[in-house]
Amino acid sequence: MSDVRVRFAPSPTGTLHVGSARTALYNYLFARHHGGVLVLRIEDTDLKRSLREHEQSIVRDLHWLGLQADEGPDVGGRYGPYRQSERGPLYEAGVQQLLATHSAYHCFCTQERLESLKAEQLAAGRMPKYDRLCHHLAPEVVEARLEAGVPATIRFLVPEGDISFVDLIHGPITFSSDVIGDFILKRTDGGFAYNFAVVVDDAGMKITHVIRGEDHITNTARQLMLYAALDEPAPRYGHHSLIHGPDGGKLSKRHGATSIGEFRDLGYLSDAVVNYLALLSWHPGDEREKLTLDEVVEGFDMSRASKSAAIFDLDKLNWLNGLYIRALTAADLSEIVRPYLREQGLEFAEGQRQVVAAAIQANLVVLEEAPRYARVFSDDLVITASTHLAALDEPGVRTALEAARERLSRAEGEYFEVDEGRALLKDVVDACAGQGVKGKAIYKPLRVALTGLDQGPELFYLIAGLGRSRIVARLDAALAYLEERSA
RNA sequence: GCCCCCAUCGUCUAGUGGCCUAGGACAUCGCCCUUUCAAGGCGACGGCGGGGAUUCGAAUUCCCCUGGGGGCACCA
Repeated sequence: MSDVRVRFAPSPTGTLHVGSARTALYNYLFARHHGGVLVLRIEDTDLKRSLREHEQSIVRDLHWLGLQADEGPDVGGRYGPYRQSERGPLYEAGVQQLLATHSAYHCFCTQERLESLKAEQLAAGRMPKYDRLCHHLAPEVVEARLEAGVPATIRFLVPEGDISFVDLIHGPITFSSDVIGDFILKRTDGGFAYNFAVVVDDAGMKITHVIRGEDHITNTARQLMLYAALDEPAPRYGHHSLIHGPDGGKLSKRHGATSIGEFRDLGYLSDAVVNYLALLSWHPGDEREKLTLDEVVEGFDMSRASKSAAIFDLDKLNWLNGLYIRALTAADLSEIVRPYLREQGLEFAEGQRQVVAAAIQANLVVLEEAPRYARVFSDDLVITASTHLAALDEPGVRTALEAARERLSRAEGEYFEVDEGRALLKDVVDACAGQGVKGKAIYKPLRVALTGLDQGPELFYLIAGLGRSRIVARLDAALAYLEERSA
């Protein structure tokens, strides 16, 4: 095992979003590809918005995707605790260290002053930046105010000079430090700021590579300064592009499903979702499109990750999902699809299930659509004397239906294998041919008689999966209808 | 406003100075298969944002412009 250690650090303020899922995936891929370790860290420094149930749903979604971490609050590890809310003493020690080395100072400025300062600077066309008023306070003054209980924050004293690093995806990036104001390390409420907590955690957890979204790119400068001030070795950074909605803007709810849980509920397969997410701004170097997680791990290389933002393309995800659904065996599909059918009140018999699954397999884009296609096989189906029944008004139809009834009613058993269905259909067609009836007097009328619809599964699936008694009943009903018409 | 990142078909992308008449996939359209719908097969449509510079030669290198995105918090 190499010494590569990466982390996925979601904040539990909501469910797992596709964007975060991709960050998790990239970390997972990087870790596995290099034989390293993936740690899951919960960034719940914002107690007000962080919920334990969100943490649990994130962990569950990660598992569903197959992206298990090697260390984390759910599995433990040597570098815990893995929740920021439980790491307070570590942050406090860090702050004390920075205070002792004069890399940090207390600040007593009120929110009001900070806000007006910011407004002033913005109006003057400058970048908002703290003016270091409190940095110039005499030590006795600071001591006295602290003693008196004046609310204080602790700020980092941003050092002079440019700060640059080589991003794993973007290459060299440089920031001028005078564009960065003295940021807060510890809030008046005693909580620690994200940029600081992250550094203490990444250093403490021996993270070697930080792989995250591009929205963190400017944070990197701050974090690098902190590593230097803390005298800790800095990790390497890789910032992947963000996912946008079809309109080019930030991906949001108005673009449809955006959380992993929603995709799962709609009936996307985890393999398809992972495959799609991997392909979004990454490619294997050849022309493969359908890849297993292991194959992606094998070929994964940060330098092949695209620098530009990718638009979430539901059409392509749908295509991939269909591909994965079609790759399933009928037995597996029939089980996977069961809850979706049951939800719509569709329950199929033992011998029926697999035929039904096989019959609808090619139609499915998403599992949620299963009931719509499977309904013809159930008693839910109501055949009315609609326009479709007009298809029965063809010469020879009566003969065909009678032949079908005759042949099918004496078949052995209730449900049949697909191949038996095929053979049965052939028998019927042959029988019809024997009586001079063929072609359009058979296929469509038979379909309409059996389903009341002019489209649906292949006839042999219908014969195999409908059930002999249902077939006979529906045929009888159609025959009765014909009787009525001719009377 | 300031800082940072990005820029090839509608979308995801290949492309690292001549193999490019810019390749693949999704979507779209057409044909084939199929006595239905799909699936599948074949094909078509469709792109290097603009301007300079370097070079014998630029999608590929450099500069400017434009456009898009991100950041500038006592959020993460």
